[in-house]
Amino acid sequence: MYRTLQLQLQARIEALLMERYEISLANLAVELPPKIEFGEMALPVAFELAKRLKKAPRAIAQELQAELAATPGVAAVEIAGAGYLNVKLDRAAMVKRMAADEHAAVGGGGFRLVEHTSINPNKAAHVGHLRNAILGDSFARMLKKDEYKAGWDTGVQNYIDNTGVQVADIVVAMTELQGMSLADVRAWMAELQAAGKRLDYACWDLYAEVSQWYEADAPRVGERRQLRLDTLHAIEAGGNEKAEIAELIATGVLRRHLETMERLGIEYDFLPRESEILHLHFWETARALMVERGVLYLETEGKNKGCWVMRRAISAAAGVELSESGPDEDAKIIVRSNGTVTYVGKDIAYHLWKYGLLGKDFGYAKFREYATHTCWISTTHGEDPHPSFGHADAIYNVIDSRQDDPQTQVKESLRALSYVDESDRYTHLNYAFVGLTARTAEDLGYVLSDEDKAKNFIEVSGRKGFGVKADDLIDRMIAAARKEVEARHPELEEAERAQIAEAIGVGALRFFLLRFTRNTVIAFDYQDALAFDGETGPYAQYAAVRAANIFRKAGVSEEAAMAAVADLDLAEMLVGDEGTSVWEVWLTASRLSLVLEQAIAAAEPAMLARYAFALAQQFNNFYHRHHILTETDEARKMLLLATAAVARRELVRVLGWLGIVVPSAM
RNA sequence: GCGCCCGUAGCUCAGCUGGAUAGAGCGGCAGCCUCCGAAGCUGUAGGUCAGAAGUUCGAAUCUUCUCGGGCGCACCA
Repeated sequence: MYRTLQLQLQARIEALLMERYEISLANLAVELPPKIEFGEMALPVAFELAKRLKKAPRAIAQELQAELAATPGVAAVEIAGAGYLNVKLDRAAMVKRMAADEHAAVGGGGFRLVEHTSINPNKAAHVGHLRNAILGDSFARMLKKDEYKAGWDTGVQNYIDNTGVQVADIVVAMTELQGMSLADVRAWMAELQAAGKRLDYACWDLYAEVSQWYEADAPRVGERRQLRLDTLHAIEAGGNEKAEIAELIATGVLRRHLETMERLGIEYDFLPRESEILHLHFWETARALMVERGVLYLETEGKNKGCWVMRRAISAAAGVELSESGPDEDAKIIVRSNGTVTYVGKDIAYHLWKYGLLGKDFGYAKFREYATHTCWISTTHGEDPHPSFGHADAIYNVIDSRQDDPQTQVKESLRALSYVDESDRYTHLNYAFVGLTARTAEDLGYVLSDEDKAKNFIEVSGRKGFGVKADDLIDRMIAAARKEVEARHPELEEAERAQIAEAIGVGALRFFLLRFTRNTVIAFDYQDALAFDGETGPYAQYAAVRAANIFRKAGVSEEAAMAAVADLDLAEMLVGDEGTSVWEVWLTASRLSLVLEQAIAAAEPAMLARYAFALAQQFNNFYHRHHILTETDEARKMLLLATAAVARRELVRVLGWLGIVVPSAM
């Protein structure tokens, strides 16, 4: 609702400036004043105009004041400080519109493809992977259609590198360290399953073991590295025993990853795999296109002689002829002199597919059934009918910021191929990695050097088998929540207690990883994550639960309270200290769609987490100050009830976008 | 060496496209459960926004430099 009025005010000012001064400004700021006494919206526009009009800001503000005051929904406009235009809204009118759930529309046309998780299917997921998946899942929820917004048609995919070196490492561990055949691997996996053991956990240890083994015997290091490469190539080629072992392990671990993520409410629509990118020859098609458009060329001299390299946008833009400038030594190698394609090359092909520019598609097979939809996986020859995901208008890749450079190269390649719009709508939703605090690292039994202790965080390492496994973390979060629930609600049924504990544990975890902005390195600490007080998920959940408790006892539904507001004479009840403290809840609640818009534009779910906390805090203040159930003035009681209802409604919505469920009790 | 990111209260972090007296949580101290559940609320102490110069009516925010920290720079994936 705030955004609706903001847009109206902006349009009004724009028209006014054009009419009076024939000026149009690039951006008209309409901000939230630092204090409620200054009103609900502040315009510093007079400062902007002072120089151009050669007038004092205050004088300009005075000229605009009266006309702005005539805007619908505005109660008064005051001039403050050196020339601020402070807008006071018609509180009663706004409350009535909000009670009717009027709000700005969020959404648009086109298909948006969000890619996240993308964990190598060779070991258990850890906290770093959780940050990725939770960021991506929350962002997809922000985009998708739901009861609040039309949103965008959105697909969620999880890229599976099932033919990479990390999977090769596990195959080496199986065949060399364990001396297993394909049949042995099958038997081993069945054994694990029967014993209720997690395959991804077993692989976690094996991966650490084989990583050490490569380097353990100095004279044989070269030989073992070669073995690793040969295994990789066998897997890429397919149609042999090692490739079958890889397929078995990768698929098994992938299933485990999906189970882990489902515990956090994270689901996928499609799982494109590298094996299909290879076998369906995506790269060959992309290569032909790149050569045809002059983006890829054979280097004939210099250090990259014999390689196919990518013509860089800078030299292309400057119109530099290749022959004149000599070899571009910094050009990115796409095809090595031995004819094999690099990772970036494959990624370019894959991204052409995402935009429907490759002229090819995957085969599709059903892989997993969720409660509301099917998750598909890529195959060479798929089932019919099937959906297709390679027709995006905008894409979001949730990938660690250590991959900023390769991501930029893929983006640049699209630009060089003159897919400029596609390149512009390519968002690398990057984020800094997750380390561990020294305290948590030591709790996990890791021995720290003095150098480590001096650092702010300790980096996790899959190769060393060092890190916090996702399932362990989720288990501990839920167990901690359960302990609290048991103490507070011994009267509840076991099933309900379990459900509440799960909502709280997951809510705390998701909030913990979302409250940091993306480029902040997180030093993960068990003690901090398990805190359920202050700026946490449970704090926000608790506010919503408290609001619900009021309605249970009041004998009035939230809907009825909202509907009743339409007939009340509110103006008197929303002024003064008491009235303003009620109004501030509505004001904060009114900013929901504005904050959502900003969070989408910045691709920053943390903005919503901050907002959820602020709204919960606002509600808790209100809850403490106004005792609703004992209020004797019926009209006022109804307004207070509606206030609790609006806070709860928007809290449930914003938490929903963060993938956090409000439990039945706390 | 080159490129990107960061430096804000004791600690962990916010601070929207420059705007009013720089905020929050945790921790500290002092209070609040005969009153809708205290996973809560109130009050209080605590900052040279790393440093310097510049642009601007106005800078934590933009520019340059210095200092300190992180990450990335393979014919690996």
